[in-house]
Amino acid sequence: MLDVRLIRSDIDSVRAGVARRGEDTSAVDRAAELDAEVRSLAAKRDSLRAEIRSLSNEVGSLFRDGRKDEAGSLQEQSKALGEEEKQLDERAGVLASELREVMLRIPNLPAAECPDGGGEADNVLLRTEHFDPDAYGDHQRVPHWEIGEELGLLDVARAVKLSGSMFVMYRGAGAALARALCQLAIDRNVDLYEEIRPPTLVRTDTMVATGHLPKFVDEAYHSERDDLWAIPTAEVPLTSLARDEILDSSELPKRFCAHTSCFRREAGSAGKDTRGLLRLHEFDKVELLALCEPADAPALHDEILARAEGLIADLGLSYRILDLCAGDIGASARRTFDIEVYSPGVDQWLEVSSVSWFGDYQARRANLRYRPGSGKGTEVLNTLNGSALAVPRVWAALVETNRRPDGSVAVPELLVPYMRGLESLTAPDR
RNA sequence: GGAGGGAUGGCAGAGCGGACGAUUGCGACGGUCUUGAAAACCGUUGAGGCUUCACGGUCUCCGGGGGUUCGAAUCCCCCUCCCUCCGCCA
Repeated sequence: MLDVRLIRSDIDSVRAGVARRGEDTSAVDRAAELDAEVRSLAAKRDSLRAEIRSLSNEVGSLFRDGRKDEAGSLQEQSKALGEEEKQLDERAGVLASELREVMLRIPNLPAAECPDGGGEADNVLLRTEHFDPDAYGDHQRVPHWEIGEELGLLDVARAVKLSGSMFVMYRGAGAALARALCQLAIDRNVDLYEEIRPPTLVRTDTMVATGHLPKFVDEAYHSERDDLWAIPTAEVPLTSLARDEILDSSELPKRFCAHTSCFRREAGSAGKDTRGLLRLHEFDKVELLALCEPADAPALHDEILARAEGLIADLGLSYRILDLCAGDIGASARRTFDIEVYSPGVDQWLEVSSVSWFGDYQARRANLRYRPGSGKGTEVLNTLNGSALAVPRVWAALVETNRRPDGSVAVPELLVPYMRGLESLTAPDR
C-alpha cells in the first residue's frame, strides 16, 4: 500500500507511476477525494469528542462534590453531542474503509530505473550466460520427465495416484538431488542470512500482510476447519516475522533465508505445463528475504540477485537475467530481476527466481517499522526478496543439461558432497 | 478433547465506572556529584492520526471486535492468543 500522504502531496507523480504500468489512474483520484472527505469528517468528529469529554469530566466533578442534581443538563447536552458524533463517526468509518480498499488496489510505483514497457516483450535482457544454442547434443534434448522415469528419479504416475495431477514424487537419487539442492542453497547463504524454518500453515492476517490475500484467494490452499492457509512462498511467514514490531536501526538490515514447501492451486493455469516439473501444486524452495532502511535497498537488491545468480552459475546451468519492465513487474514491486535457466530437453527458458524490491509498499501493509539512528519517531522499512533456489525447475534443467550420451546424468561437482559422494545418476540395476 | 486462570507502556506489575495514556519498580536516555567509573540524587522516557511555518492544540490505542453509559483499562457479549491441570499423541 502506498502512503496516502504521497497522494496528498504529489498526486502527479503517483498518477505518472501508475500510468507507467499501463494501469488506469482513476483510483488515484478517487483516493484523493476520499482522503479529503475522511479528514474533514474526522476533524469534526474529534472536536465533538473533545467537547463530550470535557462535559463528562464536569459531570464527574459535580458527582464527586455531591452536587448530582446540577449535572442533569450537562448530561443531556453531552448525550445530544454523542448522537451527532456517532453519525459522523459512522460516515467517516464507511469512507475510511472505502479509501483503504481503493488504496489497496493502487499498485506500487515503479522505480525510476525500472525500464518502460507494457508487457513481457519489453523486458530488458541484461545478460545471457553460458548459453550456446548450438552446443546441445541430442542426448540433452530429452525432457526431464522421460529422464526421470528412465533412471528411476521421478515417479509422476504414483504421485498422481496419491494426490492428483500437478503433484510429483522424487525417488532414490532423484529425491536426494532435490534435498541436496536445498541444503546447498541454505549453506551458501547462512553466512549473512539467518536460517529460519517457519510454519507452512499460517493465519489469514499473515497472508493479508504480504498481499496474497484477498487478491489471490483462488491461488491458495485453505483449511476451512482451522482457518489456516498453506503458504505459497516463504516470503509470507518471513515478512510477517517482524510484523507490528519496531526494529532498531542498529539491527538492520535483517536477512533471512528459509527452506519451505510452497503450495499453489495454479487455478488460472489449468492445462498449462501439465507434464513434468514445470508447474506444480507443491514444491520446495529456498527463499532469501531482507528488511532494511530505504537507503540500503538498492545494494541489497544487487546482493540477493548476485547470490541467486551465483548458485545457478556454479551449478553450471545456462541462464539469463531480465530487468522486468514497468508493465510486467508485480503490483507491489518497484523493480524486479528475473533469473531464467535454459532447459534443453523442453527447450524453454524457465523462471527460477524473481528478485524484487518492494520499497515500503509491503512493509506499510505489514506494519514493519524501525527507529532511525538519528532523529525521533519511527519509519517504515523496505523489503526485498528472491528465490535462492526453486527445486523443480532447477532439478529439471540440471537433469536435462547434464545428461550424457549414454543416458546417465552427471551430478554437478558442488552437489556431490551432498549426494553421499554420488557423481553420476544411472539406471537402476535390474 | 475436558476443567480452570490470564492478556495493561521496553520488561515487571497496580488500577476493577469519573480527576487514567494510566501508581510504582526495573531498564534506557540526559544531568548533578567524581580525576574517571560505580553508587546516590534530579529529570526525561510508548505508538499513531488530524491540525499548525512553528510553539502548540486535538483525537485514537490498556489482546481484537461489538454493546451499556453523560463518561469504560474498569461492566456486558463475541473472538483470538497465552498459562495450569487431566486425557490423547509424533
